This record gives sequence, C-alpha cells and structure tokens, in this order.
Amino acid sequence: MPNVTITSLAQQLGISKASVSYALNGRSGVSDETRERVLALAAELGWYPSSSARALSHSRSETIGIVLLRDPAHVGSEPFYMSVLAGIEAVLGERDQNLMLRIVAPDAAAERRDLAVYRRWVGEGRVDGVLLFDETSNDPRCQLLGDLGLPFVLVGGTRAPAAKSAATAVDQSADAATVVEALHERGHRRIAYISGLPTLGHERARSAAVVEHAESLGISAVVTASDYTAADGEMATIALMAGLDPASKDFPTALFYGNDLMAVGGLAGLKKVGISVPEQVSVVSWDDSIMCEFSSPPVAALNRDIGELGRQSAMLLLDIIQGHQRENVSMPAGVLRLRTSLGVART
Amino acid sequence: MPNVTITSLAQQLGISKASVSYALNGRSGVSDETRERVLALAAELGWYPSSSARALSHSRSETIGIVLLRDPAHVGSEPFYMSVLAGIEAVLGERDQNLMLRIVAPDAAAERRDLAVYRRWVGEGRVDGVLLFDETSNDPRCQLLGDLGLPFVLVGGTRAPAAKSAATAVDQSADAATVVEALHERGHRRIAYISGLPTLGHERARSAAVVEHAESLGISAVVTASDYTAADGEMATIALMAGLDPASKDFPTALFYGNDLMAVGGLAGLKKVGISVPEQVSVVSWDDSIMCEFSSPPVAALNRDIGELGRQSAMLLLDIIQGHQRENVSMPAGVLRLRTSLGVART
DNA sequence: CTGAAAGCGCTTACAG
DNA sequence: CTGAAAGCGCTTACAG
Repeated sequence: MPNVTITSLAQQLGISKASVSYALNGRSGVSDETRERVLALAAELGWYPSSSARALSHSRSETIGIVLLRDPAHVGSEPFYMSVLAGIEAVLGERDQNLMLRIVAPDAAAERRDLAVYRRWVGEGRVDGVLLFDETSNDPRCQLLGDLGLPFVLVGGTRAPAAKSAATAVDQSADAATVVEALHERGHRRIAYISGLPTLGHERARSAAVVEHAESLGISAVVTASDYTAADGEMATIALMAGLDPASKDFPTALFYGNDLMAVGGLAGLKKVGISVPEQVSVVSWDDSIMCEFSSPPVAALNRDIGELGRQSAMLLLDIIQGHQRENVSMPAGVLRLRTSLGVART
Repeated sequence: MPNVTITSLAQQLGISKASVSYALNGRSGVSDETRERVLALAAELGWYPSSSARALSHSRSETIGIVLLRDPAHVGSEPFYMSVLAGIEAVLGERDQNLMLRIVAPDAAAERRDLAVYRRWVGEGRVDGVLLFDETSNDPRCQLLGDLGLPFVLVGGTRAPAAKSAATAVDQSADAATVVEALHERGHRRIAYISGLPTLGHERARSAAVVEHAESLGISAVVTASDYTAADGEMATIALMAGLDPASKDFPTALFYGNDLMAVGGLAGLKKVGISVPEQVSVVSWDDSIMCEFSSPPVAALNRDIGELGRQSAMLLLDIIQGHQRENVSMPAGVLRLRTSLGVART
C-alpha cells in the first residue's frame, strides 16, 4: 500500500494538490465544502505531512536541539538534566515540536567537540534552534551560533550576548543570600563553599556571591573548587577539614556545596574524619534532590523548580525561532528546605 | 550569502549536479580529478547535505526515536534513563545518526498516549526505528509497530515478537539467583522482595524468579508490589515490617528491592520502625547507583552496565534498520556489590 | 474558489 | 566519465 500523500488525496478527490494543501493547512483559497471533504478523507486515510518535504519547502525542521557536553559515565547520576528535559518536553509536546539530543564526551584535550555538532546541524538544517547548558565565561558557543544565525537560549544563564538569543536567568546572588543568611541567623561565623566546576559561569557567580554576602554580614567565607561529583566532594571535604581543630578559628561550622552529589559525598567525608553533622558542622546543598531527602542525615537544600526552568527555556526559544524579540526571563528564586543537616553553630 | 548546495557547487565547478552528488557520496561515475575538485570546494565552502532533501529522496531520516512514558516529576530521579541514553548516544554519535526524544506523562485514564506518537512519527517519516523501554506483558506497542512496519528494539526486554525487531535480553532469573544465593549463604531463611511496577514484564519475571530460587534453596520468599519511587518504597517497607516481632517466623531477615530508590526509601522506613540495618535486617537493591554508595548504610546492589545496555540496543536497532536479520542479544549478568547493608542473619 | 507550475536540495536511472 | 531529466512530498505565488 503506497503512502498517502497530498497527491494521492488530490487524485481521489479529483482536485488539485494546491487545494488539498490549502485545506490541510487551514488557509484561505478553498471553499468550506472542499475543505471538509479534504479533511475527512485525510483523517480517514491517516494522512500525515512528510516532515522532510515540509522542512524542505519552508526550511523549518520543527525541531530544537540540545548538545550535552558531559562525561557519559557521570551524566546518569545528575538528576538535573533529566528533570529539565522533562520540562522542555512538556512544552514541545504541546506545540508539536521535536527534540534532538546529543551527548558528547568532553575531549581529553578540552577541545569543544560540541561546536562541530552545531555547525553540522545548521548545515544540514536539522534544528531550528538550540538550548545551551552550562554556560562558561566567554562561552565559545555564543559566538559560533551568533555567526551561524541559529537562535539559542542559555538555560539558567546570565546574559543574551547575540541577536536571536536570550537566557532564562537564575539569580545566583539571591540564592546565595538565602543560604548565607540562614547560616548567619543560626550563629555560623565561618563557612566554606565547595563549588562545582569553576569554569562554569554560574559557578563563578555563586562563589563571588557567597563571599560577598558573607562579608556584608561580617562573617568569613572560604571557597574551594570541586567538580560536581560525589567522589570529589568527599575528597575536597576531607582535604578541607582533616586535621583542623574544631576549637580553632579556622574551623568552618557550615559547609555549603554546589550540588547534591557533592553534599552527599561531603557527608561521607565528614564521617570518615569523625566530624558529626549537624552537631559540629552544618551541611547545605545548592541543588535539592531525592538524594538530599534520603541521605543520613537529610541535607538542607535550595529547592528550585527545574521542570519550570526547562519549560520557560523551551517557550523562550520557540518564541525567538518564530521571530519574536524576547528579553531574558527571570526564574524564581530557590526556597531553602530545612532539614536535619542544618543546625545551630556551637560556640 | 545563499546556502551552499550541490547546485551552487556544480555551477562554480561548471559540471552537473549529478556529478557533484556522485563525488560527494563516494560513488563511481566521476573521474578522480573531478571528485577531488568537488570535495575540495565542498570542504572549503563548508557544504553539508540538507537532511530534509536527503530524507525526502531516500525515505530515511537517519534518526531513531525514543518515547518515554513516565511521570515528568519522577523521571529526574531515575539515573537509569540518563545512563542508558548516554550509551545509546555514544553509538549514534559515531555513526552520524540522531536521536529524537519524547517524554509523555502517563494519562490518568491509563490511555497509552505514546502510541499516537509512534503513529505520527511513522506518518511524518521522522524516525527510521525506535527503542522501547519498560516492556509490559502483551505490550500494545509491539503490535502497533509491527503493523506499521517500523523497526524496533525492546531494551532489556525478553522477546522479539515481530519482524524487524529484537531485544537486548536481560536474564532476570540469573540475577535473582545471584542475590537469593548470597542471602542464603549468609543464613537468611525468610526474605521479602519489594517489586517495582508489577505491570512491567521484567518485574513479573523478577518476582517469579525470586520465589522460584528461594524455593529451590528451601527458604521462604514473599513478594510485595511497589512503584519504583522512594516514597512508596518507604511505605511498603513500613507496611511490611511494622508490628512484626523480630523473633517470629514471619519476620524477614532480608529485604530485596526492585531498584535503588525503593531501597533507599526502605532504609528510611526501617529507621522509622526501629529496625537496624544490617543487624536485624539486610537490604539489597536490584539496581546500583550512587544512591546506594552514599546512603547510610551503603546498600549492596546488583551492578549492571547500563551504558552497555544502551550501546547494544542502539547497535541492534541500527542493524535492523539496515535490513539485517538479527537475533536477540543477551546482556551480561549483574554483579553483586557487597556493602554494609548486607550482613549475616541473626539466628 | 481552483488549477497548472515552479521550487526547496537531494538521488538515481537513463542516454550520450 | 558526464549531463539532462524525473522524482521524493510538500508550499506558494500566479493565472484563470
């Protein structure tokens, strides 16, 4: 059985392809009667427009792309991506748009292998726009996509550096303030921030904001860099705390981690060096997840609506693709979920 | 600047489109000299084949599809999907194939909304084949895809019910035996299996296998159904254990959970009802993940190579799409990672 | 309101 | 080895 096309519909109805096309696309140029006959037959025969033919005609793929530059071995343990994908998908599904996903492992030589994917996608006409994660300072993708003229949105980014682009902006400073103030209120006077990858733009913003808010409250803050993995969070914690005398002025009474994995790794590290949570040290995570809820003790965390971040980002991108000028969208601030790991500083 | 196409290349070189096409596709019909001139110019101008034009010509989209029928709110907490996606992507990336992803929330009315997506994808010619997750008994997708003639692979499935399909088969029985024997060796004589969604084919196979192996070793096993979430794992555990006298014959000394989330939820439940792990009860998880490593106590788990499952599934599907007849592929058995939660039964 | 025609960028027999 | 031509399934001015 040959595939049903507008040509076959036109033949069976004894009218031209153009009329069928107009009818199917809800455009003027056909009588109501003809339109209904066309729609009825199309429904009966289960006609679908060929995506490739349609894309070829008006250079739109109805598809947006995402390239994740992450180690495949670790990407599974980060709930963030799957959650944001689910939010993105909710919007795309409603609007009959599609998602093309590529996960590429970062090169040992730190070559940006994702850039080649964008070039290719543009050349092949595969996607109408892309969503960018993990913005770095002076992100090379912005330059490239700007040159290529491909619309993009920086998810949880900070700026919109080019035409046909925007960001779903997360106010890292406000979130930092929430946590630092919560610690200050509970008597903490020396805190440490264990950051994620310091090459990421948002991570720099976070580190700076933590220090700044601490200073403005008259408490001291140190920053140490880690890499978002539980294993390194554990190591960084041990390196930071091992050998410190709890009575000394250098002993931080609160550890703030850049994500949930590092926080949970940190708990393991603290246990190894014999520091009890929250009696001797409080622990807070920037990202909330099921791991924080079910760790022992449960970890206080900034809860943000990741699904909503995905939804807003997708809507923003689709708008830009349709030619609308759009400003950055501000995402709501995180809410600190109080859990056992956050306690009062012992004096 | 107009896009570079084979027509523009042909014009600049003063030859026909056909020659350009043959040269670019490495087919005979052009002299080596012409071929080199074409390739050189194409590289210089950054030519890429239009994916839509190519798809329109030979009805291949170079894209495989995945529809995840999962609650968006929960999909983020399951490391499984992201891990398997990473494995799939590794294969697709190497072979210049693309992945189209759709996440659809299960309907309250339990209508299979994913079926409409497959119909649409086939009608539009968007994908050349699909990967199926979470096979159910008498899975309606197999019937539909068989009728539509779309190649598919059941990831971690059991059978290959139609032409143009196969499964990456996981031997649930062997994995069940590994755990049941490990428990038996440590003196456990009464165990409970807290299963995931019992509608899933592999979950039925697991429950049956646990009971069967227990019986063959002369120990008793009960099965209780949960739904893969930590919250329900906790509730199911409390329902199972609350009020049971540790000295009674009905008290299971080992709890085996269908995934890592339920196991961690189970730890929380056991703590609430005052049962200590592993002193009074041992805990084992069917899936391993970072949650098992960093929970308190760490949970013994069957470690399987999820990335490899994704890789094998993708390779199998690509082969079938290319018209090869393929048998099911057997995945390696899981390896039990011994951790603190698994101890010797107290007699 | 309707139809014949050209075009999107490729591929692929078919003549020369 | 090379070129002219038809076709994939749509869209869209342009005549009637």
